Amino acid sequence: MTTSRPVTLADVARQAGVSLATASRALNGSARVVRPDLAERVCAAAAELGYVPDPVAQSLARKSSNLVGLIVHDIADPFFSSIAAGAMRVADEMDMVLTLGATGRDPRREIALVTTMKLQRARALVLVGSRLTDDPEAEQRLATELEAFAANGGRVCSVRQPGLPGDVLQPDNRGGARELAAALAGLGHRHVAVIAGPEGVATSEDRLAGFREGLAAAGVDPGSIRVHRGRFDRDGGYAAGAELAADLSPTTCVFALSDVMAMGAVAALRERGVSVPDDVSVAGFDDIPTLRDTVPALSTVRIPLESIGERAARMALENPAPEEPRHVVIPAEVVLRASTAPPRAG
Amino acid sequence: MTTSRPVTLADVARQAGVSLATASRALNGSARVVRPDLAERVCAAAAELGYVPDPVAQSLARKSSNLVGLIVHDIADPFFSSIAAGAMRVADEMDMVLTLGATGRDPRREIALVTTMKLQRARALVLVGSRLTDDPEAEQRLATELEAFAANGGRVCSVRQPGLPGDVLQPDNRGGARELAAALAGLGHRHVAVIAGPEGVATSEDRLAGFREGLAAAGVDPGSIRVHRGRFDRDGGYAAGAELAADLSPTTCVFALSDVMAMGAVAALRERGVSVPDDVSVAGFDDIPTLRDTVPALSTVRIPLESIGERAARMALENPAPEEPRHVVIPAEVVLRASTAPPRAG
DNA sequence: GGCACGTTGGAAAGCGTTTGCCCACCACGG
DNA sequence: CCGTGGTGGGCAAACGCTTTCCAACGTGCC
Repeated sequence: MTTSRPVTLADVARQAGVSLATASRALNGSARVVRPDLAERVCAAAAELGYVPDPVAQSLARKSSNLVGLIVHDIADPFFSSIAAGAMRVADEMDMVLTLGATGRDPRREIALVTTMKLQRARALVLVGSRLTDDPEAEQRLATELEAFAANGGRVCSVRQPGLPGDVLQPDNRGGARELAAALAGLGHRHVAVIAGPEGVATSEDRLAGFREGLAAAGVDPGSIRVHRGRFDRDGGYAAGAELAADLSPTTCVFALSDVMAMGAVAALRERGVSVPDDVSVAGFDDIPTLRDTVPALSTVRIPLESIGERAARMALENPAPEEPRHVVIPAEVVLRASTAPPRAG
Repeated sequence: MTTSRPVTLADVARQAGVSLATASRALNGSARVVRPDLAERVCAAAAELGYVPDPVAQSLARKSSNLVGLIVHDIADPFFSSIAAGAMRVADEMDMVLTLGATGRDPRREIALVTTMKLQRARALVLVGSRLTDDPEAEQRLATELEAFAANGGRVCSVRQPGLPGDVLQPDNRGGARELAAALAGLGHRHVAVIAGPEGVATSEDRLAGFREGLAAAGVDPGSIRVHRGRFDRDGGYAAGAELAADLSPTTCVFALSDVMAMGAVAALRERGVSVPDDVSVAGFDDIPTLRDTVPALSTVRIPLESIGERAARMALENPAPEEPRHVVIPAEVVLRASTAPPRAG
């Protein structure tokens, strides 16, 4: 067998005895209708020859590819990889190819990735991850770039705080943190420490604000809240946990603003002989899957990560596009597990 | 400002007063040399106009895109997402766009994904994840599809057992398991249970075989090894752990063939009142990052996941392609932590 | 029966690159 | 002075599709 050149649409058209235009219209949806008998002939020919359309050529001609871009901060972080799994599923259910970009939390890389996807003529973009409240300029540039993306026919759905063009899926960070605060106060905690991300990370700020509100509502003096800041990842949590362990009293409860931070914090506390929840309670936020199985199981605020990924992808890919950008808030649910307990008497 | 059509190569050529061909040769590497002064003019024009080449058009003309495909079983699994993070880094260091495919452990989806990436004219493919020893036919079809991919100029690097076209990066599953067995036997364990994946999952089989070898070498009766099989994920581990808990004696040590399985197993054991490592030791395999922080910290066999992702991507993207496909074995290293201890006296 | 109109097929012009081929030009050797 | 070979620019043909535009062919209406 000679190395066979791949079958092109021209081959199909010839075989079916019709023009290229007709073959194209018959095989790939088009506004134009072709007579049923012709359409039939074309399909038969395509099947017989084993024709498969060339996505690259289609992208060029249509000015739109079957790529959907997913942009996250760090794919190794379970928060993002869970969302990615959901988006993945939808993407290939819709026969789209998902591309992955990691920003490493650098706003400039984020913008660069959007540009790349614009050049690739991606059909849609799912943007996941907190913005920086203290870098409005970068946020503005990102918005501009997304506008450009949208102007080329791309759709956008971001999983983050509102403010960007396109649909927004926003976990209820503030509300969730508020409720968690209520729950912790309900357990009797009055001296709470918070392990937060760097100043300016919006997700972290929202959760912190909600938490403060909740505590205040429960009658806890907001001035008593100790806030430790660090990188918004496991190592940041670890560092903060170490600080805390060195000087714990009178803290009875630690709220880490994300599960991965909580994980690091717990590790640091434990290494220093502080027992959770006996000496101090710890709660996190996100409910990443792995922390359900740890000891003690982590109390947290549950966000349905995979389902967020799915919804985001679906919103971005859905046809037809809605006239108005949508803004949906994803409720967050407090789940208390073993890592929190009432403060030790005394 | 009128909505400006993007700048094309033709614009640049006109501005520089040269032909399309010359502009193309000057801007994008080509075998042909262009006179320095012309090249200079072209670059100046490009810079002035803000020209950016259209990757889709380039893909069509060159028959090769700047996509690199990463195919994994499940991106939410830390094993795969860690590898993905490494591959990601290399991809965008090389200005490639990484696409992500998830097979859900279905060999047919795996093949379909390869086909998709072939149609996309991906430059390279990184395939991660165990093959099925009991489905040689699917393996053959996959190999065929990869040949086709390679025939179109694509490069392949697989992180799995050898047997596929292209480079192979193979964690030393067998050797690692063997050494782990030695270490566990060294602790004094004589009655061991193994939590394995489904029959036919090559990674699982390799580790099991290595483990048996190691135990045999240490003088443990291979007949005494109890093997529980289940899905090769957290839930499979949990189910097996539950079975084990119901009927533990005389087992003093459990080896789960992956960390995520170990995680499930530990959870199940604990829920049933079996304490690790007091009642039974548990070890895993892979050393996924999250399990270093758990209590007890999991003894395991360390595989450098991110670095494997990096190396795989680099091998697949490296220029020029080696004449011979490469086969490199990644050493695995036993790391004993708190989840393993000598068996209880008596 | 003529005319306007709605349908539908086909020719061809894109889409934005790369590249095969021809040719002009120059340097050099005979 | 002419032939020869090497260098490098430009034309135009790919690459494989979509879509515009035109023409042909009914149909229905007056």
